[in-house]
Parts: sequence; C-alpha cells; structure tokens
Amino acid sequence: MDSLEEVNDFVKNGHQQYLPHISLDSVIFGYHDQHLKILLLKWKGMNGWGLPGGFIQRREPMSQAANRILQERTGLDQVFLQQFHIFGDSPYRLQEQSPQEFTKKYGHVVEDSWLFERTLGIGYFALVDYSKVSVQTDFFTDDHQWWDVLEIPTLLFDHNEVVQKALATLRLQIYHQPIGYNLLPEKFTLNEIHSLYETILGKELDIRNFAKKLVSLGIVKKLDERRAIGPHRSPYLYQFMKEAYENALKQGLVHTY
Amino acid sequence: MDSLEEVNDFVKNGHQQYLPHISLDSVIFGYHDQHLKILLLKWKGMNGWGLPGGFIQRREPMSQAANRILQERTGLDQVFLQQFHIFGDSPYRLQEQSPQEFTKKYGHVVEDSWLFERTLGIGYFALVDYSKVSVQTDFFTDDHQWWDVLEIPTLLFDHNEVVQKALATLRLQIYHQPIGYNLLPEKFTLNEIHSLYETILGKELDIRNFAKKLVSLGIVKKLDERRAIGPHRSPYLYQFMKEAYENALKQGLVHTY
DNA sequence: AATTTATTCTGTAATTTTTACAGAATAGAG
DNA sequence: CTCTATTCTGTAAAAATTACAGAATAAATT
Repeated sequence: MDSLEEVNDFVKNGHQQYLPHISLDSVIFGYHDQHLKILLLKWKGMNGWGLPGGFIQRREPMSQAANRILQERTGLDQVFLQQFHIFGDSPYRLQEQSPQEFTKKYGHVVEDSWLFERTLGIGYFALVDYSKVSVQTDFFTDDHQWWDVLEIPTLLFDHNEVVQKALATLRLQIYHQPIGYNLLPEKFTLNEIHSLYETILGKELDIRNFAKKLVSLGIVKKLDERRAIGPHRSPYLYQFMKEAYENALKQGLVHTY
Repeated sequence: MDSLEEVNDFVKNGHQQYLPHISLDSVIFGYHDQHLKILLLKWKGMNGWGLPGGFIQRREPMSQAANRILQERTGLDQVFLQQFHIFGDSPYRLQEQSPQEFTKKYGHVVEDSWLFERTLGIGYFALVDYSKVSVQTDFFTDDHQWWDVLEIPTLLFDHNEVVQKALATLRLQIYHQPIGYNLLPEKFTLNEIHSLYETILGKELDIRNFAKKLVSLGIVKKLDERRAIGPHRSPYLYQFMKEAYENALKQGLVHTY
C-alpha cells in the first residue's frame, strides 16, 4: 500500500475487504546482543512509536491474518506466533477516533471511515530470529527500530499495556513454550541462553545450576565447536534437542530452570 | 428480550447497539457433588446444546460486557471471570450463517441481518458457586442444564472446541489463579477440595500429601466445625485463608500441590 | 452395649530436586 | 611470557516431593 490512491481506497472502502472493529496488534520479540527487544514503528505524522498491526480479511482465518501481517512486515514465515489477549477496555479502545485528527495527520480529506470506529485489538506475540528480519514500512509508517524491552518509550494508543501483557505472558509461558528455540539462532552459547532466560524472567539464575539442568534434561547438546570471542576463552556452542525440549515443556519445566 | 417485537428489532437493528462480527462465549464452571460442570443452554428450534453468550455494546468496555452477560444469565455478580482465547479459525467462524436456516428455526422472515455475518468469538470462563446460580432463559433458548465436563455432548457451532480450550486453560492456570476459592463454597471438606483438584487436573493426587501441602502453606485453615455425613466419621470443615492463598499463587504453587 | 461399615485422618522415611557456592582453565592481546 | 577477561565445572547442604497404611470414628444395626 504505497500510492495515495490505494491509501484513500483503504480508508474509504477497507471495511469491504476487512472486518471492522477488530485489529491485530503484533508484539514481535527478538533477541540480540544479550537484550530482549521488540520491533516498533514510527507512525507518520504522529509523534511517537507504536506496534505493527493490521486487519483480518472478511473470509480469512484469524491466525492466517496474523501470519500474513507478520510476513508482510518482517518477511518472516513460519515463526512462533501466538495470540495472548484481546484488548477492549482501555479509553482508547472505547473512543472513536476523530476524523479531523486523522485528516490533519495524513493530509487527506476523509469524512467518515471504518477506521474511526471503535476497535478491539487482538494481541499476538511473535518470537523471531532477530538477524533474519527485514522490515518493510508502508504509507502509514516511516521508520522502524528494535527497542530493548526495558526501555520502551511511551507508545501510541494503549500499546504500552499490550507490550506489558505480552511480556507477562512470555514470562508465564516460559516453562511451557519453546521460547528459547524460537528466539535463539540454531547454535548459541550457554551464556546466550542463560541471559535470555534471565532477561525474560527479570531475575538472576545461577549459571552453574542452569547449565546443569538444561544438560541433565537433555534439552541442549554441547557441540564440538566453539566461537572465537577475542582474547578470552572460547565458549562452546550448543544446540537444542527439539524432541527432548518439547517433551520437557509438556510436563512444564520447573521453576529454577 | 422476550417479546417477538423485541427479538425482531434485535435481529434487524442490533448492530446499531452492538458491535457486529464479535460475540462473547461464556464457559461457566460450577462444582457440585464431586463433579466439575458447565452450564449449557438448549437453543430453541435447534437440535442441540450450546454455550451462553452475547454481544458487546458499542460503547461498553469488553470486560463489562462479559460481566453483564453473565449477570443477565445467572444472576451472579462479582465472580471470577476471565477471557481465555479468541476463536476465529473454525469453519463455523468463517462461514456466514444462512438467513433461510435462521428463518426456519425461529419462524421469522428475515432477509438480512448482522447476525448472519462472520463473527469472532471471545471466550470467557467463569468460576461460580454452583448453588447460587439461577438461570434465565430467553427467546432463543428454552432449556438449560449443568453438564459434567467429562460428558459434554456434541455442541452447536465450534463450542466443543471452546469448552476444551477453557478446560485446558483452567488446568494450566490452576497454580496461578484462585480456582478453589471461586469454585467452592465458603466452607468445604478436605475431600471436596481434593477431588476438585483431581477433577481439573485429570489425575490422582495423594490426599495425605495434598492436605499436608495446603496446610503447610497456610492456604486453608481447619475449622472447629464438622459436617454430619450419615453413619461415618464426620469430616472437619476448612476455609481458605485468602491472603496466604493469593501470596502462594503469585509464586505459583508447585506441581504436586 | 457391642459390632459393623464406610469414611476420615494422620506420620515417617526414602528419594529427588533445588540451592549455594568459587577456583581452575584458557584464548588471544600485549 | 604475562595479563585479562571470560568460560567451565563439582560437591555438599537444604528443601521439596513422593510413597505408603493403619488407627479413629459416626451412627446404624444387631
């Protein structure tokens, strides 16, 4: 959606293609350089950042819409993607948007649009391999950036609440979902997986006990391969044992992990 | 909504009052006689049972809609009520309903209604004190019944999927949500809470270890009061210690509980 | 009053899991 | 060869979980 014509058509007639009153909001998590990050977009003409999102086509399964939106935005397919909450209580969600505001922001003359009506937001979160993402912007957005989850700025609409809920869900599900498998590259060091878990849980985990547990459960395998990290001892690389990992998750990994 | 006139108006013009394309579906859990049950409604003119539900008013917070719908149906207020999933993928959710079918069922002549359009279902589950519910039927439903969760019949639409997901969520959250507190009456026997947990988890728990743990965590308190149960030893009654219970839940009760 | 029946109630020991804790090894730069 | 920053690994104490069964008792019956 790049041309002005397309955008105008979307604003005026999008409800013929998409379900009105419902949006999908995506919290896309990536992990890089020992930091858990999410992808935010800068909305053109608005003074702030927000989550990527989109709408459900009238005859499209909801989960397919979520995948499509993610794919269009990041180029990624077949990543971990899960709905986690629907937002329908915040003042923003209750209030209709003002056409005047919209017109001012985007320089169009619109009188009436399905986009100004009350909208519930279905929150999805994605776990992606940071290095594989290539972000597309569109007419409504003119910049993008990965933000450390500990340093998220004030976001548009109720998106701060959405991010916090996504993080809380991630924390709750860490023992039941293959989070490490999806956020880390295929080969990783003990240090990397350890600090990923520390970041998500927001607390320290003794690395000796952590490693012992991972290995004793057979979740990861030490490879015969190391990474050069400058003038220090080279760490071994590890790899997930997918089957053992999934079995362990079914039981629910216990707390200290 | 009882009179034919009201119903006709709802079918024709309900979308002026309610958000179209979105319904709330409630899985109402109660516990009675050592069995976990859910409340189902018999839909008039349709050969089967389904979940209670309703719609969100245009300017009504979503959670308030869920409470209102529960209150209208059961008379209950201030009970545990939580959204757990959004259903938007099943064939039923994708397909529009046929006006002909509807007309046949309800004997009206309707050509076109917001009710026939594609609808996403927001699943909520409620935990209620079985003994306090008094069910209201309405124009669309002519019977109601509590069904043992192990004996749910084939339901209308995708409601079997909704029920299964609610149960799975209950199971996952049993260590993080005050489930016992909401499903049991104020005073209960050890046996009752024990078999409630066995029922939800679908497995046996050694009652000696179970009781030991509950008491050692200070979650329940033994009262100086017993219940007469005929020609057998009279069990003591217990009561939740709400504060200790909530503290324990914050940590997450561990697996054997 | 004793017996019977069905249910409640409780304790200990073995096992497993979790926690706490720090010093030796080493890659490469200087 | 030395230095620095980082990786790597083991053991013992504490806590939690599991396994397991016989004594107590309410009240109906004899």
